[in-house]
Amino acid sequence: MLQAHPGFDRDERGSCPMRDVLDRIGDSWSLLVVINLQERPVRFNALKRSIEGISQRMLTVTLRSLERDGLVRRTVKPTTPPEVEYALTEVGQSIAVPIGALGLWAAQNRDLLVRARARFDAENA
Amino acid sequence: MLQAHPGFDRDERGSCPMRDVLDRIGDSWSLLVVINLQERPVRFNALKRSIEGISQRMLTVTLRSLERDGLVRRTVKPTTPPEVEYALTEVGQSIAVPIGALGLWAAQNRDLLVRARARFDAENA
DNA sequence: CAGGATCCGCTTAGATACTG
DNA sequence: CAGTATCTAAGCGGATCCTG
Repeated sequence: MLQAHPGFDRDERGSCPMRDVLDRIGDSWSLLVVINLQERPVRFNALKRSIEGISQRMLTVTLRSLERDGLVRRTVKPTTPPEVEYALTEVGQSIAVPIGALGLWAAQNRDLLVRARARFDAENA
Repeated sequence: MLQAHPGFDRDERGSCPMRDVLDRIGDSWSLLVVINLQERPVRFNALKRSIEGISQRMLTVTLRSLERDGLVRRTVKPTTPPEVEYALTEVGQSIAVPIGALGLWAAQNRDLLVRARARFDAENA
């Protein structure tokens, strides 16, 4: 079990890496932000437009959190008006890979989930 | 972009599959539950013991949600005391793969995140 | 343009007590 | 053993207003 799931069991320091990482990027928006930065650096408002439903506040908070963890780099060009660009760091790029796999799964299996949910709700009416 | 990230852009029905799936399995506990069921079926209290920090209530809620989406199957043996076993369905097994990749990433990069965070906090003191 | 600050409602989730 | 039910504190996040 330990070798099979290195990310999920408690380690020698008594905490679980998966739990740890989930607490950081497991929120509603971090994954979507990472994906939207994967191809190229993006500016604040462009990012906001590309992530449907995110508020200004949550985008700011999420970006700050990702920057804090070293997944995103923030670059300010001191022009007027200011131009702020967000880009993935190397570590950020590396997590984009497993996240992409999850996204692919989501695209392929969403209909299955929707149908399963409808059936469950019908049976427990 | 559409071909590159099939799970993240809005589809023809106007919603984003990734957003959709995140709303289901993107909470704090679902991923950990899926992982703990990957190897074999597990009973309720055994599951509770293996997931550090989860409350009885949250385990119940999470399992019900996963069952609703067809990722987990619940089997009751009508003995006394009752014996309830939870197992991944085939779909559940399939999502365990990308989740496992994410867990592996977590194990390999946690220290990096911890250090990056410490540095960030030091710089913004 | 890219945010910071504040206010506040609503959900989330922990604690506790009870049950077949 | 495997839950259900209820209560409640905390915090997450939206809306709004303001700034360099």
